[in-house]
Amino acid sequence: MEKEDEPKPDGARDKERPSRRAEILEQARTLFLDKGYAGTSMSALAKACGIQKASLYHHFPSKEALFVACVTEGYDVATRELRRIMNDDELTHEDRVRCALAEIYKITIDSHVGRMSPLIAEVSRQIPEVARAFHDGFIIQQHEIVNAIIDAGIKDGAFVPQDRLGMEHLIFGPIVTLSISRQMFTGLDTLETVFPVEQVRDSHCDLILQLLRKRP
Amino acid sequence: MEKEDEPKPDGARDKERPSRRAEILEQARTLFLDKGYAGTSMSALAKACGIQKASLYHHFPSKEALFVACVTEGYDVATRELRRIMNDDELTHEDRVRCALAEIYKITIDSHVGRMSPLIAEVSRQIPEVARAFHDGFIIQQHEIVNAIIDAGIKDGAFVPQDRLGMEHLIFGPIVTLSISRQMFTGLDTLETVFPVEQVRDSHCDLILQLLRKRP
DNA sequence: GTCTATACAAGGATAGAC
DNA sequence: GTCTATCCTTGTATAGAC
Repeated sequence: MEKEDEPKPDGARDKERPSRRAEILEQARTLFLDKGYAGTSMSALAKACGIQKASLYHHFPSKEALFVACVTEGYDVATRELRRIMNDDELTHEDRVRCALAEIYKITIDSHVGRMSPLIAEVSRQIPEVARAFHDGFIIQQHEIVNAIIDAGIKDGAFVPQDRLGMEHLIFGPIVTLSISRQMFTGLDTLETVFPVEQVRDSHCDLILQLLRKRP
Repeated sequence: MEKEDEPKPDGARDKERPSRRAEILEQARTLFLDKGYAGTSMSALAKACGIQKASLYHHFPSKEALFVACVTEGYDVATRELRRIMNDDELTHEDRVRCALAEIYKITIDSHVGRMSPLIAEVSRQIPEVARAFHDGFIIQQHEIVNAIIDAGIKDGAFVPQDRLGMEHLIFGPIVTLSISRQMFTGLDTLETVFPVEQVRDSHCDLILQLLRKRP
């Protein structure tokens, strides 16, 4: 159990060109998302990168280490915009909810990180550390930001308090499920009618705000 | 002594002895859910069944066919209770929603069929027919039943109409996500505090009914 | 850092005895 | 219907030349 990670790039200076390692990770993420962990071979990854299989082992000591790197890197970038929205004092509380939801839809459906749930489920027993990293580094971050946005609205009297746990699941549940459904049912002709992103998002947002708004 | 010439039940409707084939499917479902499709080998399955690998091929022509059988069989049983609730005229509309939600939580979190989403996502591109079967035979069935329950409530003036697509996602989203989260984060010590089934279910149900109930 | 070549295990699937 | 034995492919990973 020895860690053999490359030194992390602190700034712009690199003792090693980021190109190759970064490209391997990029291709790996795409393949893992498409074929699953066990379904992705190092040969297929090498071919996707245009190099030989053995060369992969110069950058990563094992397939498992490579996968861990895929899953644990890049969370900060994913939630950066969300943090900005949370602190944007020029937005009303309702608009902050709308913008945050739109951003979470974007992250969860479009980004590699957001689409990793089925992948994590596949390997969670085999490589428990990826579940922990995904949970602490990604899931919890998002939940905390959304909670902060709602708390601010309650504090200012714009929102009515609701059960916290239920609201979290009501907000994130439909988004995660939509993302996974779209992965499950890629290729079905009914995909865009049963799982259309914009339409679900807008309707979802309206219903959430119905619950948060003060009523006479 | 080992002759299994069972006295065939007259006029019975058993197309085939359930014993061996059924046991293989049962073990396969457990292994596929635990290790994924590519991560489950025919050798491991044979060992779990206590037979030799070659014997599996007497019952199923290939691993893929075996998997398809795992995914396509058993939907009727899963949604039977849900159908009963829909038609139970002794329940109020609110109670029908409560019972239906409780049943969907049970199906989605406890049953093999309900926990298959990550698995379907893994193989959907490789074996498209399983996605179709899962969608038509399971997902759509549940949605239609829930829609019927809500429609009945609207018709009787107990519920206020809400956007249909949004409500579907608001109802199923948190349940599916909870199921997958519990699969992803099995083993995390915070599992029961962040993803507790009963608590989420009750809170979820209350919020849904807030949206459906008529307000002054 | 990347290559060719290779070690060695495990994968899916088949043949044929019983 | 289950077994043993086997085929061939693919898997991860390593050795060593350049």
